[in-house]
Amino acid sequence: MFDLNQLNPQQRQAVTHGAGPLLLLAGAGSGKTRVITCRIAHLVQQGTSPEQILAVTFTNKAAREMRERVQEMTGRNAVKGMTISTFHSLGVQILKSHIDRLGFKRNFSIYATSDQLRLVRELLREAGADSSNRDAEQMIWRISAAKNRLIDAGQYQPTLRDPLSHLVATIYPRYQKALKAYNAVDFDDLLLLTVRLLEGQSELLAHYQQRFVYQMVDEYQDTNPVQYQLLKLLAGGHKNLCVVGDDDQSIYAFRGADISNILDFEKDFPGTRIIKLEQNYRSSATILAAANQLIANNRQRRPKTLWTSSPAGYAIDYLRCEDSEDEARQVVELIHAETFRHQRKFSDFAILYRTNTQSRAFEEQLRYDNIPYVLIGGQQFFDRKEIRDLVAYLRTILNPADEVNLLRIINYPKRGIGENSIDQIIRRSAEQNAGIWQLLQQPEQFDGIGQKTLTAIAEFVALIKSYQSTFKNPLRLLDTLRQLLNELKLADEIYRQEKDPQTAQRRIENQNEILNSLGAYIERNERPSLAGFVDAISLLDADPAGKDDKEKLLSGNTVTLMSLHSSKGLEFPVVFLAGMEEGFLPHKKSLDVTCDIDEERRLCYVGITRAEQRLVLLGARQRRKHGKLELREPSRFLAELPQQLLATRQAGVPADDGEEQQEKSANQFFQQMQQLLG
DNA sequence: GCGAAGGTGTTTTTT
DNA sequence: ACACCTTCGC
Repeated sequence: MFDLNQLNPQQRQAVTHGAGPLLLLAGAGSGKTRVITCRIAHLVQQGTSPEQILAVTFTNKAAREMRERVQEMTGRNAVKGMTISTFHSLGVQILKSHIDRLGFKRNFSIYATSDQLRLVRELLREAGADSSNRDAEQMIWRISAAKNRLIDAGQYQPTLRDPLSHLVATIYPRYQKALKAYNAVDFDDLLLLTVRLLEGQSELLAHYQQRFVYQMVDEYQDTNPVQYQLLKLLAGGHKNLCVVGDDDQSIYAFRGADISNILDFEKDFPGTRIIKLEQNYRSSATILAAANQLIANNRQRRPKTLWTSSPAGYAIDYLRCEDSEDEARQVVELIHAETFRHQRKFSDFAILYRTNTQSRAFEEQLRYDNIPYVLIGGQQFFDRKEIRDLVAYLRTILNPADEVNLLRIINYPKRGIGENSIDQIIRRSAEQNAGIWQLLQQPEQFDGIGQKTLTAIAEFVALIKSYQSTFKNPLRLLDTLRQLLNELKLADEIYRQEKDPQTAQRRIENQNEILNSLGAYIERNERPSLAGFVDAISLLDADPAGKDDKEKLLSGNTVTLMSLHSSKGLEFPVVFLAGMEEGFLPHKKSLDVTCDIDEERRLCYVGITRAEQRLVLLGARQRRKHGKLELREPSRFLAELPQQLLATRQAGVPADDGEEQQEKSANQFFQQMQQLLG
């Protein structure tokens, strides 16, 4: 099991706290994951049945890790019964069993951003509005924000002085109507619909309230109103809600996270016990002092002071670099030096940045120096076009009412159903108020469509129907998917489209990787099904690792590149925090629009507190933007750090300028020579 | 119905 | 600088 004596007094109090609401204010590196997992193990040890335990996290990775760590303490069987999942997969789980009460069918599709984008652009076109990608993105963003704040399509109120909100008021209800017609929900619906379902079905709510006797929430500072409402509903029975968080690490206001959820917790749950975890076990005293002094500049916060018994360690480096390439070069040089001097592994290093696009320069330099790395975030595996195309087939097979995905593949690969025909089908569908899939079954009723196209439509319908039946056999899932890949000849299509044979090869390998992904899913699940697989990958947040990446992961020895947001909850011996410039950190958008400098400071705080032994801050003097050089100012946060702990250096002059300089001096030399001779 | 050329905007963070 | 989308021409 585990030893209570290995915990400090506050940790022990938290672990052994029994019934009643508990707020755990856990500073960075204070062992909060350990406390949650130990608390779960302790509850089981005290006789709580695993089925009665609910633990909610924000990312799949966090859920997976929690599950693993609890399993180490309680054994496999106990963990199996527990509900340890993300908010979103909890929503899926509840909706999969009960969504029919909201008028959806249980085989609903889950729309990711690209599906939403297709749908909203279509709706904008129909509404006669600008259907550019940018406006569609704005719409999705606004609808998402509304859903996060528990505002349904019918309740949405446009604001007078906000022109875009009027368009939202038109599109949002139509969007919702379309989703329902397609038997689809988006990410935010997974939470909002779950809340509405439980609110409307008291006996269902009572069932879940009785079932989950103890509820635990990690990263509580990041909950938004829907998530909070869901928690209030689920915990409303036993009120044994234990939330763990750190207001100083609240960095998701942009997706509706409400910091007052943690600041005002005891108002909603009277009698809350508050325990602070302030001892940091992660960072050197120097790094911690810098973090403390930085975050002290924030106004609204629960006062706390992290302390450590660790020695001071290294000074914090600040390297003022010339440009992006120089910044990358400095990082790689330091990685070389550190691996050599201190026998560090590549996995000891993390490179953190504010925006995903900053990764490019580092990737190039690391590749040039043959240093293995993994890139977290950015373009996700399941967001890549070739993957989405294949998944669109699976979604259509499962739920042909899902017209976004149906239309995506109806002529991909090209089978002779052209735009004109598709337009006509869509028009007919609107006129007769009938689903497209339904219309496709009787193609003879289309008068304006040629015989060739009609045959193609019939073949397409037959294809989908045939796979609908073969995919029903759970024992032949892999074979059937392999057969589908072969039959579609998607590889040929990719070769035709892609000019560069190497990228074509990569994309095909990506597509084949789905087979491995399905294989892994089948191994993990007792009752595998195509629907289960598609749901699982719809919720995935991480790249399942391509072929190259897999070898790296096996060796486990790679440098990690990721955004500051993705870095929360992780730790590394050496952290490079790149782009310490005005405009990046704090980000330009936060200055122009939201004016929330505090959140940017928290983001910086999160970055600093990832470091165990050595922290290197970097910034560039100039950067290329849209192809043009732009001068950059050092981040204001640098001035908020204790200067005596900071070792500032000008990094080397880049090779370009060096050559220019050399050329100039050479020219001068030759001119002088000529004067002398002349 | 399909490919080529030009024009546009692109870069905040995520489930 | 580049990728993506739209438009145009066949």
